[in-house]
Amino acid sequence: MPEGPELHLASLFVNSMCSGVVFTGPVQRSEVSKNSEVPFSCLAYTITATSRGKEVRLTLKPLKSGPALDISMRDQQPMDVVFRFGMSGLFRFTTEEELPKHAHLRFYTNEKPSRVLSFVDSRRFGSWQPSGTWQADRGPCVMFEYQRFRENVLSNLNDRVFERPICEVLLNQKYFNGIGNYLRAEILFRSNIPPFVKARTALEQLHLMDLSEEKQTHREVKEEVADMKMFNTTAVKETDMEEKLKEEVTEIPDLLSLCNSVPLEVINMGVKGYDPGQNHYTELKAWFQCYSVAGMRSTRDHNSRTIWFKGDPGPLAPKAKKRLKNDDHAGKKKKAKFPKKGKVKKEVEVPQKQTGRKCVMNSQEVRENVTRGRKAPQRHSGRMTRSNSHVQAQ
DNA sequence: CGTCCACGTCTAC
DNA sequence: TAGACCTGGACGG
Repeated sequence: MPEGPELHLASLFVNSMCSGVVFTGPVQRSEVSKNSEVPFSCLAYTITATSRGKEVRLTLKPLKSGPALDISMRDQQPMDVVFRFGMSGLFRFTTEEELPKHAHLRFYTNEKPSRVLSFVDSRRFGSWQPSGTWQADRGPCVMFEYQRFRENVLSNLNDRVFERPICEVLLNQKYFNGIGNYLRAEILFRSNIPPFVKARTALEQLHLMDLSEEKQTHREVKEEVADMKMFNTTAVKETDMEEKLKEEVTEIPDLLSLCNSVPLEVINMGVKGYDPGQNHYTELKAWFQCYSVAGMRSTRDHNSRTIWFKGDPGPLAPKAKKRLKNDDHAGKKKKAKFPKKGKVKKEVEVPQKQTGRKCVMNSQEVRENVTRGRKAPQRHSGRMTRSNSHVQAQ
């Protein structure tokens, strides 16, 4: 499950499980791993973690202690190891006996029967770098460096990458560090921006808004709704517009604030029982409003990744692609798949309309709130579960 | 059995 | 912009 929220939950998991725990000896790498050895060995050390976008950094810190028995364990300097999770990476903390399959990097405690913090990665697309730093060309974290993230996007709209469809740019980690395939779908769904609108078109109006220090007035909101209507014909009806005008302006999130608030929602979901490998994905699936949801539409983007959406694909949608090799991300046409039985069963439906989260614009206040807020209270209003009530994508 | 699909990068024509 | 890198779950015959 690794997008920004899962990486952050992984860091919370490590800090929670390893608090007060002493590790010892060398860091062990699996035989099969192609990643580097981690040249760290110490009689007694601690592990802490932090995250940024789609990376996690572990800090291994030697404890002051008596003379080491093994010379190789002396004079060990602290070391950071920076992880990317690929498609399947996660951390687990188990006994040595219960070491999971695919535990490719392992840190052993000094306990009687050792316990082991391990980086588990069945597909091995994940990577780590000893003495690592945050990858240089990844942008600020969408979750925890929100103002810098926003600035980085809005001050670089001249970059040619913003000529690509917004759904594709949302996966560009230079600007959207932390967003992945499920988040882009959920974010665009809530913004009501068609996935294949040119990114610059979807974003440059936010730039203008940021330039004006004035609070939003209802008049401005009205104009925004009108603008939206122009580039998303399916989105806004007169009644919706009326509702928009009645809404508190501060409840209308723009695309960039959604890039912050939507991942934070996922984090807040997971924080209670945060073993990232366990119930989290089940909970996530129940939370999806668009990604892989029955009745939503899906197609391949220009990089052959599946984009889920509702309604109009937008002007830059790819024309039918030829069949290619049978491999990940190799283009194939795919229709919306339906969830296996057992999943959608008894859900009774809550009509789609409250997804009148339609407005593309927002106010300064929203940003302030979202940025500062540790919680993401704006959701939870309606259904939290996946269901086929969304049917009608057509 | 087989085929398709997956929450992500990387790098080589 | 194709692959390449991988394992494993879901589903079809």
